[in-house]
Amino acid sequence: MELIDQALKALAEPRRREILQLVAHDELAAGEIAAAFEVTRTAVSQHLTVLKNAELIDERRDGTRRLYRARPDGLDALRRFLDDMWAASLDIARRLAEGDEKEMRRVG
Amino acid sequence: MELIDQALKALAEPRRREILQLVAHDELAAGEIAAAFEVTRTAVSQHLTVLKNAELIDERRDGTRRLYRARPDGLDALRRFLDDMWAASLDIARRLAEGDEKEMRRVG
DNA sequence: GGCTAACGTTAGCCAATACTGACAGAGGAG
DNA sequence: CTCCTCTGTCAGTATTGGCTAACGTTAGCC
Repeated sequence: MELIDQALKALAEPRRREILQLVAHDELAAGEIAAAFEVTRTAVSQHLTVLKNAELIDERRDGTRRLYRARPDGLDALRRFLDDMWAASLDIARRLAEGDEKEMRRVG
Repeated sequence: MELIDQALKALAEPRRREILQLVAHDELAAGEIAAAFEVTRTAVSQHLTVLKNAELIDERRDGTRRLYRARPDGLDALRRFLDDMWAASLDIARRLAEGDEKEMRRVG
């Protein structure tokens, strides 16, 4: 559950979502990623650290360069988390639509 | 995309996730929700406002009480957002596993 | 060794935000 | 109308977190 927390905090920042979308389509070096934005390389590097700690991206060394790409399994963990709440909320929506159980007991 | 941003920011807070999980299983009044935590009712009320603006919960009046429950369609929007990135990251993982295209072109 | 390129790290600044306490409004019981 | 309950709102405070600038580190080239 700790990873879910870090992953959601990571995705809560628009800049990090953009970064993640970049490396979800291509494996890119830190410099290439930084060039895509108007903020400092420092800021991008910090964002990459956050994403890495949340296990949403993978890092690979190539000389002095560091290549990043999105991690499918990290995203999948979030998918399942949302799926559970989605299913539960569908369930209660159905129960309320049919008339709430307690309401049924009280009336019927 | 604006709603995705608000929804992710809303879920980034642990307390709000707990609240959402509560109202994903049962429709509860503001007071009942607040009683489940050790923070002030004020704090919980503010969290509920954030969740409502993100369209993650629905509010229903019953006398002076306000009943809240999770919104399936709000969660579904997030599910689809994650699905897209997940699919893309799977795609690049497969490409890299088979040997990167550029690498193929350079070697082969 | 000396030099450059590509990155990460640290310190400090500032805006965003989660929290508390005090107050205000709406609805039901007497 | 009065009192009480349930709840949202406002002002102020403390913490979180994203940003920049300066510095340190590693790999490759001469």
